[in-house]
Amino acid sequence: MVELQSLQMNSVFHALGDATRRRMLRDLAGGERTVGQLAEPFAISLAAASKHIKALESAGLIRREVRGRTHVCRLDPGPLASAHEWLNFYERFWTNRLDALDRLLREEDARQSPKSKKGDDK
Amino acid sequence: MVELQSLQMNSVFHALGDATRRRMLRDLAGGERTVGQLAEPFAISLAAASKHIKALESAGLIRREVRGRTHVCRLDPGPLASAHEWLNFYERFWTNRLDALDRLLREEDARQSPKSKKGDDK
DNA sequence: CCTATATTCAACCACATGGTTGAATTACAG
DNA sequence: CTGTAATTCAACCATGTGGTTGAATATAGG
Repeated sequence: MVELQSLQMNSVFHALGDATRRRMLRDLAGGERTVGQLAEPFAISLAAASKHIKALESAGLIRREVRGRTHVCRLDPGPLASAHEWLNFYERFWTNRLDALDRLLREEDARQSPKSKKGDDK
Repeated sequence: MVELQSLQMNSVFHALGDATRRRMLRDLAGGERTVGQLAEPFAISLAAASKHIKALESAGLIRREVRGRTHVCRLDPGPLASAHEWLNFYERFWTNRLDALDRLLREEDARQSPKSKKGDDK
């Protein structure tokens, strides 16, 4: 199971926290798209779109292949699946209401930064 | 099925994009927690923790009950389940690689802001 | 070569975020 | 009442984010 560390979780969820980027992902679900194609639906500059794409890329949500002068992007399944797994944990909690999950929580804790003060991953 | 609008999606994913808040959610999965209890694991001020909790609250991820002078927080299943559903859509795409999902995508589009320029939901 | 196309880079700006501290609020306990 | 405990509020600060514009960097095509 692909588990993201705290840092990657941050960037993945941050990337998803913007409607423009979610829309880009949605378009990419239809197949490969160039930077220009991804930018087209929005009333923003290409430079701005480029930044969004970089955010998606550095979160690992998409990958880029430079073909000549165009950059072709496509979805990368890994990280989103991990975010999904993360949420899945909580969904299990909610649907089952099992307090025995408390142990699982502590395991997840041990896997990550041992003393998770704010700023440890900055 | 509980579907979030773009604005709520933003706040939910934004709330999840911070390790401190994710940790708070995790603690809340163990049961009710007061503000002070939620703040305890972190080396931040109570005021800072209070802001984080407000972020979780306004994203609808937790609810607060004021009992005397203490504020008791608990998880609210709804929004996270919706975020989960959202990711689930993409997971289906990745695992199945069905381009027929394109139609579903357009439906989701119709449900949201029709001309989704950046800034529509600011 | 020259020129147009696709994309990024760099500098800048307004505003949001996450943190601080100190004062204000509210409620419980003598 | 008064003091203390739990929490928020307000003002402030540094940094990050999302946007802009104009120049730079390829690359493709006459």
